[in-house]
Amino acid sequence: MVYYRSMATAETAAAAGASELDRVFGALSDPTRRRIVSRLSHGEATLTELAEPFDLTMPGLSKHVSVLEDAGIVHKWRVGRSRYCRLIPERLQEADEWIQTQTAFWNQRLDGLQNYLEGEDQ
Amino acid sequence: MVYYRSMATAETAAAAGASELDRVFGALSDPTRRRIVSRLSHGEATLTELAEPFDLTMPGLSKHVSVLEDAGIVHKWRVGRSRYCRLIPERLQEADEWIQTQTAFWNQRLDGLQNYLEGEDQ
DNA sequence: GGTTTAGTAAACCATATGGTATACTATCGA
DNA sequence: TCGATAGTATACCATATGGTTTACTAAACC
Repeated sequence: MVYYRSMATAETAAAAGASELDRVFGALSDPTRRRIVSRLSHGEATLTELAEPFDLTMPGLSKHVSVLEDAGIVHKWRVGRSRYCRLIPERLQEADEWIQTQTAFWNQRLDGLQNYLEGEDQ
Repeated sequence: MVYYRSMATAETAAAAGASELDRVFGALSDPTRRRIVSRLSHGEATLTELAEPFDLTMPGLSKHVSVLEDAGIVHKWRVGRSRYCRLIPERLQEADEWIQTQTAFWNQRLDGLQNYLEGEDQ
């Protein structure tokens, strides 16, 4: 089941120099943007709906959403004069996998160390 | 069907300064620091060992490691005139869990939508 | 003791970031 | 058509960031 395609934002963002993971982690490093992601994880929303819980001007909110869009975390489209947003989980999952890979290596190494200390490795 | 409610979750805890997740995600948003984490996921290293693959001055490398340290991702200690670093996986796993929570909510919602479309929900 | 090695501290620079205000475009409703 | 609504564009500001160079401290080696 395909929920979206094409991702025009990924191309424009790639031209800007920073890598995909740079932008994803960078986007998540701001608490306002994490709250936006949290909100969107529960369903689509317009920009004004997103702005509501924040003490932020519309241009400010709009810029945050653009950062999420450039990171490929959020897809935005137009309905009348409103802009709707929804989450794109794939990029988030790539970031997730990167972290898991690192911690897996580390834990594997610790397991090896423990085996060694227990003499099971010799 | 209600897709979300309120979301005053962990944000109240992050009242002052940069929160833990801010620093963890911010630390991972730089490619040099991700390479350092990758290196450390395979085992401890001194700062000079860490610096070796990079085209970076020592002060530059040292500052990157400090960022990882402030984020709680890396522990640093002294042996003679060397500084050793090792990974602290716990903070990384917290970041991991945050992402998983968001994508889980989203996928859950999509499952609900699919059930609805297949008529299993009525 | 003197020199090299490992790293930190401080000052500095260019650019990025998060925020604002103001002006603008486009759509909806009366 | 006219005004309100939804959002973008642009310009601007203060601070943060990634990087440098130049000192400096502390341990190791001869």
